[in-house]
Amino acid sequence: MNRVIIEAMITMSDVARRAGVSRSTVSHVLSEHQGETVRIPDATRQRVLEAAREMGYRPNALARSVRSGKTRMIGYLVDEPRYEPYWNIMVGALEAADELGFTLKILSVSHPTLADRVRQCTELRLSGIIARLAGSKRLLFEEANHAQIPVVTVDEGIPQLFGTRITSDDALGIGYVLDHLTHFGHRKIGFISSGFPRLNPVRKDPGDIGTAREELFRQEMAARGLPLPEGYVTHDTVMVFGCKAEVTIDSSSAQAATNALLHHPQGRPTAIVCWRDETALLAIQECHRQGLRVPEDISLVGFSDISAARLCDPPLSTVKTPWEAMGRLAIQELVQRVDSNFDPAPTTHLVPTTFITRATSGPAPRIKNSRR
Amino acid sequence: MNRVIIEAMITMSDVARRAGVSRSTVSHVLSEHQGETVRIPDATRQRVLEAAREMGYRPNALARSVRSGKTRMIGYLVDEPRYEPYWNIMVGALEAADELGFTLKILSVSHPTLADRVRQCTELRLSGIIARLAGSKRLLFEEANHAQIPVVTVDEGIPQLFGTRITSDDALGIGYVLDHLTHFGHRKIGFISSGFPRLNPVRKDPGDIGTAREELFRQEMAARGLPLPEGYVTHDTVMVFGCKAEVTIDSSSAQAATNALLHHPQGRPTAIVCWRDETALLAIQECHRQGLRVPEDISLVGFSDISAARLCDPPLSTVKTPWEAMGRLAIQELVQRVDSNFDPAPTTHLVPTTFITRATSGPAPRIKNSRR
DNA sequence: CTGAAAGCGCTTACAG
DNA sequence: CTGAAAGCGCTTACAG
Repeated sequence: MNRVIIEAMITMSDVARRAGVSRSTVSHVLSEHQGETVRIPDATRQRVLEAAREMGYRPNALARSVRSGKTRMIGYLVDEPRYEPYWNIMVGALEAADELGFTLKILSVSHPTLADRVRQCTELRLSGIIARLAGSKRLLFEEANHAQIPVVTVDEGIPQLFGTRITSDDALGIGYVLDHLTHFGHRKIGFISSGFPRLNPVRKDPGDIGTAREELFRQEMAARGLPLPEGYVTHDTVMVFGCKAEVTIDSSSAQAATNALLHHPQGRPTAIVCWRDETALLAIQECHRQGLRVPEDISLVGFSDISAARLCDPPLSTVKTPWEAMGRLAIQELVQRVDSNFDPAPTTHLVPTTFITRATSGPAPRIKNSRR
Repeated sequence: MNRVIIEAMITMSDVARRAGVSRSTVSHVLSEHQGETVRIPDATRQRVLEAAREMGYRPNALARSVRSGKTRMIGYLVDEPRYEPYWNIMVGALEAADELGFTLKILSVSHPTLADRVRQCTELRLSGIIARLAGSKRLLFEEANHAQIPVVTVDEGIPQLFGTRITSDDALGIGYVLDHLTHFGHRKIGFISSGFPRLNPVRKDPGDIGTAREELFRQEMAARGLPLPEGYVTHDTVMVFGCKAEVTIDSSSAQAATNALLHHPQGRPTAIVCWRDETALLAIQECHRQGLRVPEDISLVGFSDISAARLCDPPLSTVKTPWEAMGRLAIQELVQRVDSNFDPAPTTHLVPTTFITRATSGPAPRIKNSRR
C-alpha cells in the first residue's frame, strides 16, 4: 500500500509544481491528444509523467467534461428494472459503451417520476439516452430535444415522432412459430396475450408489446388460413406500472388464461403460443396440474428466451429476442450521433428474431374431442 | 414542443442577464439550500425563477460537482454482469440510491481490466464503490484508499482488510436446508459444489462462494451426525472468469456431477443440495432423464432463488438470498460514509437468508438398494 | 517549446 | 439584499 497520506486529491497544479513546469504543460502532456497540437520535448514529458505517477495524480473527469461540454456518459432509462430482458439490454449496452469509451448510468423511472428523471439526464449533461419506457414519451422527447440529447428507444412497440427506435422483429418470430407448429400438424392454436389493455382500458398504451404480438398472431393465422375461434385468445394480467415499477407475475391469472383455453367449448387447442416466456412457463405448470403432458398432449411456445426457458424441464421452445444485440446497437447509434449535428428525425431498426426449438413443442396429438 | 431554437445550453449567466440580476443572485435562488444563508426577497426570487423557466435553464450538475468535490454518484463494479443475482443487487442499490439522492453508474469489469476500471472510478470522482468481484481486490483497495473513496463489497466470501463487506448468511441457509430435509427423513444427502477450484487449482480463490457453501454443508452434516460418504460431494464446472466475464452454465458438467451422485456405489442420496439454483435445475433435468421423479424419488434443493426457481415445474425449493436488500444496504452504508471522515476499517454485515419450500423437496423415499 | 491568461459553469465568502 | 471577485480543476488559443 502507498504509505503517503493524502489529504486531498492531487490536482494538476500540484503536479506542475512538483515537475517545475506550468499547468499548461502538464495538461499538454497528460491530455488525450498529446502531441497533436504542440510537442513537448521528451525530457519535460518524462518529468511530468513521473511527477504525476509519484503523486498518484488522477485527472478529474468532471472538470474535463465541464470544459469540453462532453461527458461521454449515456443514460439508460428503465421503467421495470426487475425485468430480465431489460437487464440483458443493459449488458449489451454496457459492453458496447466500454468498447467505445463511454460509460453507462442507470436511471430507474416509474411513471410519476418521468419528468424528474429526464430533467436529471440533462442536468447530468448526458451524451445520449437509451429509453426502455412504456407509455407516453412526450416528456422525454421534449426535454431531450430541447437539450439536444439524442435518444434511442428500445423495445418500443410503435413508431414515434423523434429519435431512433430499436425493436425486435416480432412478426418474423410469430411467423417462425406458426411455421414450426403447422409443420408439426397443429391447426388449433391458441394465444395468451398480455392483459395490460384490460387493466388500463382508459390509458390504452398502444406500445403494449403483448397486444402487438397478439395482433401479429391474428394476422399470421389468417394469412395461413388457420381458424381462430372466438375465445382462442385469452389474457393474463401483468402489472406493469405502479410506484415500484415492478413486474409482478400474477400466476393465478396466467392459470385462468390457460384454463380458459384448455376448457374451450370447441375443444382445447393443440398448441398455445404465449406473449412471453413467463406466461408460457406458468401455463405449462397449469397444464401439468391438469394432467396434460407437454409436448405430447399439448405444445407450448414462449417469447423472449429468458434464462428460465433453458433451465426448466422440459426446456421451453421460444422466439429469441436479441436483447443484448439491441443494447449494443442502441449505444452504437447514440455514439454515432454524439459527434455529429443533433438531428431528432425518427428512424427505426428492426432486429431479427430467431426461433429456438427446445422440448415443449412437438407433433400435434389426435384430439378425441375435436369437432373437425 | 418548445418552438424556440436553442443553439447551446442556457447557462446561469443567461438567466442572470434575462432577470436583470447577477449570477450570484441566480445561484442563491436556484441552489439546493436556498435561503439557508442568504435571503432573497420574493420579488427577485420570482423574477429569477421565471427567467429560468422561460429559458428552460438546467443547472450543470457536473460544474456543481467540480465545485463541491462531491458527485453523489456511486459506482457498481460487477465482474459478471450477466448473472441474475448481481442484477438483483443492482436493483436494490438503484432504489436506495434514488431515495437518498444518489445516482448509480455501472462498470463491468473483467479481470484484466480491473486496474483500468478502478482508476476510472477515481477519475470520475465517484462518491463510493460497490464491488461484486471475484478474486483479489488488492488493486481496488489500493486505489480507493488512496483516493479516499469508500467501498463496500457484496457477496464476498471471505473477510478482507478494508471496507464494508455485505454477505449473506449461508450457514443459516444450509442449516434451514438440513433441518427441512432431515425433518422429511432424509439422511443420505449429497451436495453438488462449484467446480471453480478444479478449474483454477493455482489461483485458488478463497472467496469462491460454491466452495464456501460446500464447507458449510460438511460442517452442518457433521454437526447433525449425518454420514457423508466419500463421493457424496461432486462438482459442476462453472466458468467464472475470462475476457467476457460470462457465466456459462455448462450443462454437461452439471449432468455428470448429478450422475455421479445417482450412481454412487453406496446407493444414491435421497436428497441433493446444490450450491446454486442453476445447478439444481440442471440436476433436475438429469434426474428426469434417468426416470426419477422429483420429489417422490429424490429431493432437490438450490441456493439463491433466481426467477427460474419459481417458474419451473416443479418449482424449486431453495435458500433465498436477499440480493436486493443487500444492494440497498450497500448504498446505505456508502452514503453514510460519504459525509463523514474516510475510514477504511473493515466491517462485515451478515444478511440473513430464508428457506423457501416449494415443490422439489419432500419426504425421503424408502431406498431399496440402500445398505442401511 | 512553454507559460500567462481567459474561460467552462458553477458557488461562496466578502464587501457594500 | 445583491454584486464583484476568487476559486473548483481543467483546457486551449495566444504570446513570447
